[in-house]
Amino acid sequence: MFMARPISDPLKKPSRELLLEAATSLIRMNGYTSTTVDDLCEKAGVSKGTFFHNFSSKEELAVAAANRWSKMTSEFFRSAPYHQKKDPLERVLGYVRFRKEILKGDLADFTCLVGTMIQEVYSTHPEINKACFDSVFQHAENLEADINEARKLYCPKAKWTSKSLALHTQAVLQGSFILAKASGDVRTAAESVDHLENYIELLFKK
Amino acid sequence: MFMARPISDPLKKPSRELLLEAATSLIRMNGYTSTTVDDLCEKAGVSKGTFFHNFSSKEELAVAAANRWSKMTSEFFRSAPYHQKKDPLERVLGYVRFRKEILKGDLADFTCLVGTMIQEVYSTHPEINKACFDSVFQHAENLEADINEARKLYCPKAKWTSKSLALHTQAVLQGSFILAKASGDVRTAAESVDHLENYIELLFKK
DNA sequence: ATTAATATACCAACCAGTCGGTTTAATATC
DNA sequence: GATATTAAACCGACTGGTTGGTATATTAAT
Repeated sequence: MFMARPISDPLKKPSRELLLEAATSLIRMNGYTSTTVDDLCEKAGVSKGTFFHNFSSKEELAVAAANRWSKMTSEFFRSAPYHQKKDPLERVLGYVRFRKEILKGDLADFTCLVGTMIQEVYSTHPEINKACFDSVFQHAENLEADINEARKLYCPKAKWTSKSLALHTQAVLQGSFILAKASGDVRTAAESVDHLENYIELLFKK
Repeated sequence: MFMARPISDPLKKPSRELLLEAATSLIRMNGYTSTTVDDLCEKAGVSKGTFFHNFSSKEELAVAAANRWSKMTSEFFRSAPYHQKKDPLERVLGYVRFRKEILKGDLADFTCLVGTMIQEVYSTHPEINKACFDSVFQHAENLEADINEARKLYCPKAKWTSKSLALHTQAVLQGSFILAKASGDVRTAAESVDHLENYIELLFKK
């Protein structure tokens, strides 16, 4: 006997969500190209028919996963404790310290989905690249707002721009992930973020 | 008529070298997984038989390409003008400024081969990952020596270690490449390296 | 003559995507 | 309240093309 659809269970997540979760996990571990549609289906516990019912192509899934990543991370950082601070400089430093704190456990648990994908797709999959670009640069813009407030407050005559510093933090984080992957050691990443924190403190030192 | 091998030409590079050059170029552009053996053969102007005569597998080629990358880059930076300076701090700052200067032209011309590969292979191809790790961390060790001299000379009591700062520079560079790929804009990378230069100047300021 | 380098044809496994059909659930009809 | 209709979700076998790698033959160099 054959059951095309499991018995209705309100607790069970929809297949689309299961596939996006599988994509996030597998792509963070193995990259976009070497993650196959079959891998994704198996991880999500879903058939290939379901995959292509929800996404017209593997590329479209990657775009959807990147967009979901944007939503989840912006929600995650917006609700983080440091984000409540009154002093904008405390929010900026709180962000950096928070990013350091969450460097724990398995590599695929703190690594960036979109940063991982960019390397593979920037020249071959413009749609995926666009979604990844949006994710990183919008995240940086959120940070830029806090940096700009702090800059106006503490060092309005500084030579550097808030935007360039916000992007610099992202570069440090993305780069530290690469070093962590290469060495298999989280501490490598944490020490780089320490330098970033130190830099920002020096920039705002009176 | 059929020529299995072209007439000997002392000017022509050996096939092995042609394949390694092709690998460097193609992997920097499209990543390891989506670069196929056929692509490599076509780019190198060589047949598949030649490929597997020179390398036992695609993986072995990647390892060889990473090792070749180590040699070429260490040679490149050792012979760069900044490396002649007497003052170790000038060598360190010269390195950073030099890295900024060479951020020109096409992305695949200044991007890092091993940094690109790490993201894809760290969990699936330990041998490639090891070669990439060696490349990045040995390069950092060269820089670490200069940083350490400068540190002894100008700020022996500093809290940070020479090693962590050397690795931080690599993180910034790797991360800036990701931002450049995402945005398609070299300036994004250059501005991040500017911040790195500024940081090092602040660290060594009396 | 032996060996190193090269070429082409070929293979089995794999991959993204298709297809025909089943099941469930909601709505319309009686 | 029972039944017919419809749409959405789902399944897994299949397909055409691709991929890493092999087999075998040919030529160049020593």
